[in-house]
Amino acid sequence: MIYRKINNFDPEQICDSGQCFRWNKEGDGSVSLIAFGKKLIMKKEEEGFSFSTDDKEWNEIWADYFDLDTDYGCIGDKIERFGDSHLKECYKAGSGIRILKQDLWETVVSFIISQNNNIPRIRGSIEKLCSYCDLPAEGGGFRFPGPSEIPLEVFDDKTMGFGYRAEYLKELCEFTLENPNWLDGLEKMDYNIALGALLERKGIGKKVANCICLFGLHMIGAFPVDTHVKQLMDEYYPKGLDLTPYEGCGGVIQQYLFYAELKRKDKH
DNA sequence: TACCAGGTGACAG
DNA sequence: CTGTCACCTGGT
Repeated sequence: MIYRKINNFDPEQICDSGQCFRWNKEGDGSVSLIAFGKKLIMKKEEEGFSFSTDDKEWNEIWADYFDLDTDYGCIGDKIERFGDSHLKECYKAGSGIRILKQDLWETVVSFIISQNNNIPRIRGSIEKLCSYCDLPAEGGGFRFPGPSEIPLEVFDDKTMGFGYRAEYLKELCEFTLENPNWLDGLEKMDYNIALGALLERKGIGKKVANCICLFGLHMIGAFPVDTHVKQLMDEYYPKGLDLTPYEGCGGVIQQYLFYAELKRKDKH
């Protein structure tokens, strides 16, 4: 167990921010997650948080995963200086959100499943896939299977709840096995090139591609527009939102807007 | 029962 | 190039 004090970090907010599907709020107030083959449990303490790991693993995996090199307070300052009142409110509500550096393969698969789908079902499908593949994660639960670790017949299994996305996933697995370097290749591309390469895959459209850029490739300028974001943009920014002050980190702004909108709808 | 959910591909026009 | 529509499936 280690303890850390981190600015702009709130596990519950990240859990609800829509970027990850394998984080869970536990009954005792802790938040658990499985990533990179390991389970991590986080709990709020008097000062900062406790993490079920050690210094070595923290430095090797989690510090990067939580994007600790990025100063989100700096983005908050820009919002204070240049933002409108609504954006300031959103930042106030979700200032603990960080853009995780998630595994690319897991991100691609997860967001293909997410299309035209609801959150409980998305999470259920992903957990069923992990449990079907039966690869234990360190610390409990199942780790996310790599492309070569998924038996293709899982996509014929109706109990997974993939629906029509199953054929997209199957094609994606086959393509990735035939082109083992394509994911690594994406990491080296500029945003527009990566976006284009993603759009060539069946089942990846503009929204999912942008989610993959933002959450899997850490291109934090990407600004995915889903139904919620479209709705809130129409409502609060009918003339458009100028992202110029936040050049290169529009995705962070998207997260603040999205999260605040989600919380606002929760209250109704 | 019908409709929706963090979209997309196929196809008109 | 922009607009429309069916689509797996579990939940209300």
